[in-house]
Amino acid sequence: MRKADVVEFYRRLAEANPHPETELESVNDYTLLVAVVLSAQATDAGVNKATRALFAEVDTPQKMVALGLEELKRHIRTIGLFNTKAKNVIALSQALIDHHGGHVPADRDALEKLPGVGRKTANVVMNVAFSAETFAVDTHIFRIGNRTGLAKGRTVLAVEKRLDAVTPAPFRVHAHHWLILHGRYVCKARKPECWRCIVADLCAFKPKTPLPPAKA
DNA sequence: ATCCCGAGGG
DNA sequence: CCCTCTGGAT
Repeated sequence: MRKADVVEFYRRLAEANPHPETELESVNDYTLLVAVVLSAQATDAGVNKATRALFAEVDTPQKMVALGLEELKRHIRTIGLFNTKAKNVIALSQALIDHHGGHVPADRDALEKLPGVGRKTANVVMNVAFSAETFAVDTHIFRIGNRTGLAKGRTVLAVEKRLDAVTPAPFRVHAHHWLILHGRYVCKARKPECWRCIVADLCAFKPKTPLPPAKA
């Protein structure tokens, strides 16, 4: 994608959504971290449904360790991969107590050392909790980057580096959420709704059926 | 490359 | 039935 088109691409997403935010619910940095860990290969709506009751009782790593593995599993049973996630959340909470004074570190390398926290999760926490200019490449952003031509790459890391290289300063902080929300509601994996996409003319992807279904 | 793994939509 | 959802560890 040409530089001028990249700027126009972001400019329109920014105009349509001036203050984008995560749709994951949380009450502090710690619960945000837990919510992001739980959101792997799961919808944020599904995560919110489970964490609403959980975070009302448990909003610190100390309380999570006290809750225990089996009780945590009971809370998040409806989320995919819950067995692994429950173990990671308990271990991660203990690590925060042991090595970070019970607080979420504002450091990407420290975050990545926590159980269940990889580069993508660390980038999300850095962006949301600390307003860092990180590009967390999830399933949506990987798809949009390659589909539109904004940031192509064979791996998520390659797409992340392309985004870092092509995204102008004014858009860097919010780029993550603009792309996520665009992918979730318009540029969907199965049926991208190009007929109502505000950046369709800048996009490399040209659908065979650019018009909406007749009944819709 | 493979495993983990439930809910929601088509 | 199938695919997708803000992945990480081995």
